[in-house]
Amino acid sequence: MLRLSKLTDYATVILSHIAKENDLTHSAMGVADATGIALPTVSKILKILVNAKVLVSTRGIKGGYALARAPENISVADVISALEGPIALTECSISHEGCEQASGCGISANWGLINQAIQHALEAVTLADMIKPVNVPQEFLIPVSSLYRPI
Amino acid sequence: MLRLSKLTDYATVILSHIAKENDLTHSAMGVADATGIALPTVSKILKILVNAKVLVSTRGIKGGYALARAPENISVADVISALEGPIALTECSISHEGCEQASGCGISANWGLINQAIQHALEAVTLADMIKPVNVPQEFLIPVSSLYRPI
DNA sequence: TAATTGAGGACTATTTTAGTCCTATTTAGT
DNA sequence: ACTAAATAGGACTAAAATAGTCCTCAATTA
Repeated sequence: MLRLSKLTDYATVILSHIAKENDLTHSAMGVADATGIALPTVSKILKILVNAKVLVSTRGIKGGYALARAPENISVADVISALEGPIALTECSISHEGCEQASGCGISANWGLINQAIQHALEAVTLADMIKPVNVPQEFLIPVSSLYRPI
Repeated sequence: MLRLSKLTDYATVILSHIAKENDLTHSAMGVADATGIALPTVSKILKILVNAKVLVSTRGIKGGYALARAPENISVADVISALEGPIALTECSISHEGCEQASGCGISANWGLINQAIQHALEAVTLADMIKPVNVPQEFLIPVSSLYRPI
């Protein structure tokens, strides 16, 4: 289904919640209450996001989490790669070991292009966008096919 | 990692192989030999692709598989949705049951837009493209962010 | 009618993912 | 100092999805 993991899905919900009150620091428990996601899971996700430098944390009795930068500068791609690693649809986009297709695999380069297209799409959408209401788009053009012009 | 399943990956390899010799019919065993993928697995994938109407099959002693239409008319999106179902990054893009986020989830609509962007990117690339050598793109613009204009 | 090939489904094993819990460490307040 | 509240980090378990195999039936051609 080409789907994200549940944790990534949760992460966007959690980050949206935090972004809406960007001036406060949010404790794991507070986030769990507000989102309805179980505390241990929330905690796990928050830690991952700190490691990925999407959030910053402060310890101690008045501690908590906050965005590491403005919502406009946190992309959906950032969130996805934090939770799931590099955005790569196929294994061979990452490493080629053991891949010896008989007919010389020109496919991998093509997957590279597709990956790029998706990566760019995900980088173009930020947390700031996610917490805004949506408009119906008037134009919706993705000129990927033009990349494949005859040589 | 936002990755496709191995079966989908295999499917593109298999289809590329068939597309390169589009005039012949290919037996499961022949495909297995040519691609190095185990026969039962190849067989499973071929059957799925027939059900999805990407391939057509003929039974009997001279039977085998062939593309259901020209390589130009089979998109990567077709292959992915055949193997993995509808292209939807998040659960709530498909159904909303049980999703009661406290703060009223405006996120789902945004995911819808992202899904569309990716869907279009994947529809723009065909099997014919995949078996062609790749060019380095000169332009690579995806105007997704323009969809999020202020209301 | 025998040989070859696909259809369909059941089943098992493996891997990945989700989720929980425990033990440090840090900080603020008293 | 001490205590309470909060994060850090990792280990562990359980559940679900995926991959892979196998068996029986149906169709076609020589």
